[in-house]
Amino acid sequence: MPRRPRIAEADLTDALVRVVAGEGLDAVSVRSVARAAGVSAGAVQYYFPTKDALLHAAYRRVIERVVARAARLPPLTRPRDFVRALLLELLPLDDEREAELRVGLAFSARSPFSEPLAELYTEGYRTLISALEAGLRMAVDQGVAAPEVDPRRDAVAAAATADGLAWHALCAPTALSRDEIVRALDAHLDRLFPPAGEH
Amino acid sequence: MPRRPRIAEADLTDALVRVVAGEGLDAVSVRSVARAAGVSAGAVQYYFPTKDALLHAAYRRVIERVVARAARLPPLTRPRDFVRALLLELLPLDDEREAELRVGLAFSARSPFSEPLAELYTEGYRTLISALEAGLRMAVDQGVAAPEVDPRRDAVAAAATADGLAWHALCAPTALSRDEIVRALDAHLDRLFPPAGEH
DNA sequence: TGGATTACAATACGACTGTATGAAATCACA
DNA sequence: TGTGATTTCATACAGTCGTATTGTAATCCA
Repeated sequence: MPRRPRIAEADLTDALVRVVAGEGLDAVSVRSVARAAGVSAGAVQYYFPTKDALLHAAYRRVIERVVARAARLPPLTRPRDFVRALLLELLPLDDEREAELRVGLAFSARSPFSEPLAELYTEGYRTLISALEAGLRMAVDQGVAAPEVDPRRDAVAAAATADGLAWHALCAPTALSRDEIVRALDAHLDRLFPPAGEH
Repeated sequence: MPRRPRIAEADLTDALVRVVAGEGLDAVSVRSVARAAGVSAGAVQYYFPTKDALLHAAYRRVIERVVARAARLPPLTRPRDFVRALLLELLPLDDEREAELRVGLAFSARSPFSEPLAELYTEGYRTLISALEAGLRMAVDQGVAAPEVDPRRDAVAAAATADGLAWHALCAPTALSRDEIVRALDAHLDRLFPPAGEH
């Protein structure tokens, strides 16, 4: 067959992500990924010698995609808008991000039992917290933040709120609508960035 | 062997939970659970005809244990103390709850792909939200809550914050200490229940 | 005391798993 | 137009999976 490859590694990691989004991480096997990519199982082995290598590459790619989308956000203008845009990216507000979050949740649930997965997760987490912290620090400097805001601590809390809302909306969709999670997030933001006059 | 059973169903579900806590949900097989329970695989089949039945029973048991521990909390005195105690139960502040949370996270990550698991999760979620909402409503009635508190909406947000902190601490333990998640949670509580005088 | 029943254990079976191996196919280049 | 390197496929293998079936020991009821 061609000396120039017909398939790229990204085709395989993307196929894995599709399998996870559709049927869960348990449905991932070398053969199911190969089928989703439209190639043979041997081709998958050629690019990824072990299943773990494929798994880690796919997880890395998911994280990269999220980071890339965050980097594509409009420039940091008003701190509140920036922080809000960042956090909204974490919520399953459309079907595409819902699928992506299912993948992220599946991987992260496996992280506590896999050192490599845990490292990938931690790196992504640190990136998120840093961005939020920068936004909050800028808000404090501009005097538009609530008086008792601590950028680091409140970045941790805000990230947890958004991710927690996403988690709950994903796992209990009949108990929590998309509108509700946005309202809950905005309530949190209103306390970090007092809307009217405050204290 | 004895007509009086040597093992109970709970022995098997508990064994499954131990396997999940130690090696993850993927490590769960009829045989691994049997080994953890110290019985034969046949015995497991005798009590649970399918693996799914065993899985669901174990998940149910995990939820029951959490609900039972919440019900054992000291009576609802000051709303803030009640809500705080409820939310602290969700955090991995000791090794026992950390293990339990790993189990809960593993199950919930599978919920979006399994209707029965999703129903169990949703039921537990509704219970939690109801309890938090009651606490917040009482705070509003007593006038100890921040002025803009909406019990339902803020119950959703507070539950998300606590669960999100737990999630992050579990998956990125090197980036987030136990002290930090408590501080972040308390910051959130301070905004729901203003400590000094407010507005 | 003797079946009938309960509570397991042991085994068997087909499907699927990850991975190793070797052959086949295709391109770049001489 | 071969030739050799690279890419892909096909197959094989040992192991594990869930589950069905069968066997057996202990107990209760009569």
